[in-house]
Amino acid sequence: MFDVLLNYIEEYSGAVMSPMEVELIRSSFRVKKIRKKQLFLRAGEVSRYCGFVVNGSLRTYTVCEKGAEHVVKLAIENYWVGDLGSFSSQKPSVYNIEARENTELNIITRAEADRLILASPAFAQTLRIMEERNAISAQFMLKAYNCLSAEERYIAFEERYPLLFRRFPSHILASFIGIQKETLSRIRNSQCENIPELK
Amino acid sequence: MFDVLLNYIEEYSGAVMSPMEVELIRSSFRVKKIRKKQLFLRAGEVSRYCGFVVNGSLRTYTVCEKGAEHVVKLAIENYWVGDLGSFSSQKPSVYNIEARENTELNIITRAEADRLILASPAFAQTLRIMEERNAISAQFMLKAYNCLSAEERYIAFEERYPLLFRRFPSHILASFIGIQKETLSRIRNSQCENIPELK
DNA sequence: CGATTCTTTGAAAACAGTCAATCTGTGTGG
DNA sequence: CCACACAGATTGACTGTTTTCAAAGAATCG
Repeated sequence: MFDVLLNYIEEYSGAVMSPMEVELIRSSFRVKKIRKKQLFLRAGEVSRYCGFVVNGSLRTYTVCEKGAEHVVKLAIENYWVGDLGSFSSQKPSVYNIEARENTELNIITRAEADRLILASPAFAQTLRIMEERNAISAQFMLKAYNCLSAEERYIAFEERYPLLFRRFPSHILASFIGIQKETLSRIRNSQCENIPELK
Repeated sequence: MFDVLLNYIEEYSGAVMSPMEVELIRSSFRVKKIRKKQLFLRAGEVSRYCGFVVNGSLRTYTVCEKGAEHVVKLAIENYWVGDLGSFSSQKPSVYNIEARENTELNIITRAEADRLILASPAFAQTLRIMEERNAISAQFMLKAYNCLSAEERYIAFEERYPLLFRRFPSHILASFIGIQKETLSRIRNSQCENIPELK
């Protein structure tokens, strides 16, 4: 049930956990299954849970005033989902998080997480790494949006998130990259032109 | 010397500090003065110090491959400067931080900050708020870059950062907003057209 | 099989970027 | 005090990338 999560925490914290610590973590999480197309978090609600993806996939997106959806995060196995901002401040989130496939999560509430941070150094360390990664990811996206053209951005994102590129349909990826699905399609086709064997 | 900083910490932590805590903070920081155009942090170096702006102003920017500069943060009085990512990981930063005016800072090293976090709840709380704000700020910029046109972005940034708009020249603001200085100029002029009295 | 989801293509339009020239104001040094 | 340099702001004309709209084709699922 929680083996994937426990492995993940051991690996990322770089610590070997005592049986007690393992049990503590195990008892702090619950299993939650979400069907394809269902929401794990709805904009306007507080992000009560933070979730670790055991299997499946999800997208985090906002809806602009104009009604367009904008994907800000994609998640597959071994990713965390939840709006950390809303999770820690307990204010309403602006994000929707939707399952793209039937998904299994290990979830934890804010209160349980607070307790676990104090009790488990490995979990605390894992959270820190996760926050740092979020910050780095935001940096990457900001720079990409500002400095790169649509095509350069496509290449940069593909290089950075190869697993996601194999997993999500192109209109989702397009929104994540910040371009139109039509533009993405054209970029992909024009890329073949650069590979002689495929001509 | 450190009164502005101490006021700031009291206000943001919402705590009244004991004379001992005050003294602890006071002794952890040093005063640093930077002349206009000098760098507080150079890309490639580790962000050894985190600084609180007592007076003056600075810009944090990266240089893209193409050589263009991209401003990611502007700071005036009561802002913090330093690359938090580099500061906490002690890895080289990708940012340059340049003083736009002669500037006075209260600076602290990583080691001193770590010690102070443990010793001063008020300081620890202030840091947490600061990190949360950084995350919110990154969210705002990402959404603005993705959902808004140049003009809408201009308006959104102006509304969010009125003080910065009064303080920095327009080519710096343009880079911060993610548009060209010429475009900014045109937007500003076209705005007058919407105000009958100025016609 | 029908329905939904996803992808591709073409043509036209718009937005913003680029380049180049000019104008303004400010401050510095002779 | 003037002349000069420098940083900043504005304008016009042009260019090109990307978006938008519309339509149709391909793939997948129940």
